[in-house]
Amino acid sequence: MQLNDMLAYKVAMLASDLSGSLAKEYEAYQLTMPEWRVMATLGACLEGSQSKYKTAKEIAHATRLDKVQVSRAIERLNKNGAVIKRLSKKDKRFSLIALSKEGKAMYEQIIPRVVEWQNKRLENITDDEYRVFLKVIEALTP
Amino acid sequence: MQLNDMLAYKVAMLASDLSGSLAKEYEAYQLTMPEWRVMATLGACLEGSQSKYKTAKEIAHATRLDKVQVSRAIERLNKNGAVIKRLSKKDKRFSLIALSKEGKAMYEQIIPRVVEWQNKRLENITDDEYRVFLKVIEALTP
DNA sequence: TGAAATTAGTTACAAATGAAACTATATGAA
DNA sequence: TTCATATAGTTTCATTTGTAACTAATTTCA
Repeated sequence: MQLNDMLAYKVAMLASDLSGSLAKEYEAYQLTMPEWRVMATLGACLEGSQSKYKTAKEIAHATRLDKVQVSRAIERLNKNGAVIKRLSKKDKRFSLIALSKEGKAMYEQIIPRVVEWQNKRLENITDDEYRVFLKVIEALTP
Repeated sequence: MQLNDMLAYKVAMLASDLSGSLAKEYEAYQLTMPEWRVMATLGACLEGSQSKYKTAKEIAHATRLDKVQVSRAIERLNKNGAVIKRLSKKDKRFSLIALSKEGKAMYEQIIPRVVEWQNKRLENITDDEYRVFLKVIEALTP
């Protein structure tokens, strides 16, 4: 059995390649991966009817980053003005985070680049193949 | 667009889950992931007709680890007696690495566990689906 | 109540990582 | 031959990362 035949290795290689390649799209905005994921989470929730505020805990859950990484990402984004942060009045342990005006503008510049990047990556793959791919990912994730 | 819809994110999640889960199989042998990959590479080459020795450079290429990581993994494996290492006589810059008797025994204990782990992971996936999955991975990797 | 346990988020510290400098060897052109 | 360049692998050092300890706020239940 070669390393190349191993599922975990194959997927790790793909993940590292995709991450690295996608990173180029948001690194242009001086964002690290955790920072981008936080922004993506905050940006996505602007679209629905839900509150634009999320707690660090909710962000950690959505991004699957641990709370330390989220805390650091928020700290930097806040320092750079991309997000705003205030304490919840109901429970002062929680801080409520949202994209600032500037953060939202940045998010709206990045999202089309990400979509385009993704479409380009998928251009040689048929819809059926992609559907099966997603289904297998689903099945492999417990 | 939710983070969950993003290809790179999905694959990164899957990779991290698979790696973590597989790691349990070789961590029982006090191996780190780079160490396991080095051993897997050395073990696989025992089966063919090729030399059982590989240079650090070849190992780095096969595992996609960088040379520093490979150097450190080899150092530890060597210290623990799992691999042997000698200088190439033709070119003393190269060191030739192979599994020791003990290393080979360890490799042969781990491989069936890895195979079983992988089969279990794939048990809800049909051969056809898996074929498509691998094809898509192939197509996504440049 | 009020002391013990829980929770959100931050800080501090230690381990892992990776880029760049370094050592030793080999190659190649002048 | 000799000096510049290239290569394999190691070491150094600064950054990143994650774990565990911590602070502040809240909840629980005796």
